[in-house]
Amino acid sequence: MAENQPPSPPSPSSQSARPRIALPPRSSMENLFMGGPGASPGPMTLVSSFFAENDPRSFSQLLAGAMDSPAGMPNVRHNFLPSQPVQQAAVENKEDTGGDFRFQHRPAGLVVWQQPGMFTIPPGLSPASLLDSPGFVPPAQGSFGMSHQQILAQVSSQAQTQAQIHTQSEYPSLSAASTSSTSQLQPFSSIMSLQQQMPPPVRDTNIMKELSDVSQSDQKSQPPNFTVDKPTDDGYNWRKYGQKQVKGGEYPRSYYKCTHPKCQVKKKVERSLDGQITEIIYKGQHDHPQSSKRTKDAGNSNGTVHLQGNFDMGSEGLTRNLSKSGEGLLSNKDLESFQVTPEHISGSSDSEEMGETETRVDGRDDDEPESKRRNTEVQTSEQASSHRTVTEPRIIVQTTSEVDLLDDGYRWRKYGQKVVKGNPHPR
DNA sequence: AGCCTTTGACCAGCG
DNA sequence: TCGCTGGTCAAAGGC
Repeated sequence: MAENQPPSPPSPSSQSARPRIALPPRSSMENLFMGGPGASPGPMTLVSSFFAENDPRSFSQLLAGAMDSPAGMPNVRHNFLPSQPVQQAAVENKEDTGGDFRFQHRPAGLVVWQQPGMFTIPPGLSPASLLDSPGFVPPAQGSFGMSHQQILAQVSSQAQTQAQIHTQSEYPSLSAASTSSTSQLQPFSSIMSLQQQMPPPVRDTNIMKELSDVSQSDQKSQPPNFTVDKPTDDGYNWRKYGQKQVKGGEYPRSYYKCTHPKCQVKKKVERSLDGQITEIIYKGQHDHPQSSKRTKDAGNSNGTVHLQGNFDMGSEGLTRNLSKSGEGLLSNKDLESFQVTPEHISGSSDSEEMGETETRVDGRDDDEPESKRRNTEVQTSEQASSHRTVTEPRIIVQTTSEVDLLDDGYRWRKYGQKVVKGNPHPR
């Protein structure tokens, strides 16, 4: 509860506002597939890097740019912010893809939770499956499918009415910041805000259409926030088997198991008292297709759009989650100001020792087992908060090895490394 | 009736 | 060995 989370920033909890993604270890085969050492970070990392290092503008601004582009909206066949400097990394990829850095459409199963405070890519994500997915077009075909930027742009497109209102209007400084470290947090802020405001996602194969439809109609009528009863609707059915108040955690942690027979996938969900999901941690890998049975709130009754994909992370399974770790109770504004940055792309490899892998997006380093993390949460929080504001959550894509291998289903080429001041891990 | 949630108790790992 | 903590179990109740 709040008993151990002093509200005054910078506090340890302030760091918790920074979401992170810790990717699970990759199997040897996957390493081979992905090219092993030298492989570059995953999409989140890359996207984040785009904004953080190559573009001084806020993510909202970038999103606005995407919106302004005739091809940038629901239509998936366009480059995200093609004319902007943040595309440098994309250009890098172009070298490999032979041209357009884009998706034909989103990979099946790629999920961007539209639930409050959550941005999740579900477990079961793997390079191979993603590459095989219809949404991915091999470089040889001259296309790279829909880029992450595009996904973000699409998400943002539906979020424009809300994200702009909540993120930019209420927190104009956030989008205005461009040179400070906080500006690096900006890129995902709109998305996060959006997601936090969004109802449960709806899986579909025509996300673009939904994005378009929603962005054009339903979006404006969407309530800024809502409470969800289900932790997620990621296409799987979950049964809650426990709940506990974790020490140091602001919110109770719920434990879910996949209800599919023989499926051992579990997830932990932390939810604020107002129903906002603040953290989700997946464990394991679904060895079954997503259930056709949809949860009650799975529908897009609210016009919510989500991106969903099915990734197979391989032998170790994958968990990905993005959430806002809150400090104290998260208000709507807190969620709206939720920002994500590419910082802290670390090469910690502790998770490689784990039989299960976790991925999370929250404000903590997550490359350590739970037991270890207990001892380091406060420390890392303090470290992070020392150079970051409270309302600057980030997406941290952490690889499980020193070579920045990310099981995000994409192939990345590392084009640089740098030690960032205040960050113990090279970027 | 079946499934899910709740919740206290129990178990295991760690320092 | 003990206490702390996170994770899990399982009975009870609800939907």
